[in-house]
Amino acid sequence: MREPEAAEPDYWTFVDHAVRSVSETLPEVDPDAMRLVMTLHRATDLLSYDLHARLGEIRLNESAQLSSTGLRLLLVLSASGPLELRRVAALSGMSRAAVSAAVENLAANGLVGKEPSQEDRRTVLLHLTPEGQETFARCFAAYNAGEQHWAATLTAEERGQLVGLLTKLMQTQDVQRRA
Amino acid sequence: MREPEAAEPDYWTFVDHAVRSVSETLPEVDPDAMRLVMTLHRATDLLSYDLHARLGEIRLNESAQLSSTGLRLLLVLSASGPLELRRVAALSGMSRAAVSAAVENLAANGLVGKEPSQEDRRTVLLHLTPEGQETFARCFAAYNAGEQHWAATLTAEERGQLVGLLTKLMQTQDVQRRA
DNA sequence: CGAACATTGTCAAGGCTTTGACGTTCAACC
DNA sequence: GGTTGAACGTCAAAGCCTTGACAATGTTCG
Repeated sequence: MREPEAAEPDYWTFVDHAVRSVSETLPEVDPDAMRLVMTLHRATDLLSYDLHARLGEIRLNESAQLSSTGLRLLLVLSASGPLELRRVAALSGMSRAAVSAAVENLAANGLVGKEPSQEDRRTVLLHLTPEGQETFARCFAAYNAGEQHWAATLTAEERGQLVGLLTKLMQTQDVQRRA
Repeated sequence: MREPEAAEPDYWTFVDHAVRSVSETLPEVDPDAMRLVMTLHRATDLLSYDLHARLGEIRLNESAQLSSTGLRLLLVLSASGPLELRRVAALSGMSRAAVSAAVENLAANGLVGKEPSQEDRRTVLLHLTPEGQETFARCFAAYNAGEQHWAATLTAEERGQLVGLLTKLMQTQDVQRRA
């Protein structure tokens, strides 16, 4: 994504500068809304980049690495038993095509199994193999260590507030997600 | 024309289910940290997807569309005058290669200009053309209308809190990363 | 029952990104 | 001054995701 010095002061300070500059030029722009969206984007970008980098050090086999989306799919399957591919896509927020491709990869490494459903012969049931379950446990624990590192900068109360505000922000919206 | 259907409930509800399920299975996982990161990801994903879709309806010419990153680069150049490509990359959070490719596109449409710097002949100075400035004003106003739609879900005080919490989350991390 | 329509998973095409390598240009230092 | 090292922008390769199309299967309803 960006160079190792992603935390360059400019990257974060730019939000203030941009909001000020744009709202001086364009009167119809709402500075508050702009700052909110921009801050949300930058925060998530930074966090994603860091956690992804930490995850990059986790190896599956000698040849394969567990990608960010791979871990997401494992999480979905671990949390909600065997599922049809369509459901996995909906829960993970990816398109069916993306899940299809990622599962191909995970199945080749023996982490997930695919079985044709007997009730509906169009669908495929995905489930975690014991090896997949074990791998998920190991990798997610490591991933969560990174999450804890970030979360530790806020107090428990602040974390609760942040989650609450984000949840409220989302709940009101009617968003048409991927097909 | 499709009637606005509520976001798939599963996508958002899954956070609760996953946090509960995982923390029951893996004792070393911190549920609070997991919920925080997961909520942040999902909120930003949803918001990005929606704003990107709204932006998709904005046309540059008959042939070209303004991409999400195109708008970001225009914003950087509009807010902070002419800049070297390297600086644009740092401010926008993209790699130099990505900026290079995107600028190629914008320059072909006459929105930004490239001029070799006279002080340092390795660098290229990027600047907005008058047409680029005009296009940015029009497109960003439309984009911000979407941002306002989202921001309106929260009160002014809540928006301030959210920005403050996100900023704190990041700032502390910056310090750690730089050390 | 049969016909029209919807849904599922997959494939192909295209877009966007990152990393690593390269030639060019500048900076530092003996 | 000349050599060594660094930085800039670009290119090629690879990865990941999306959309749109498709065959196969289910569903609805006249």
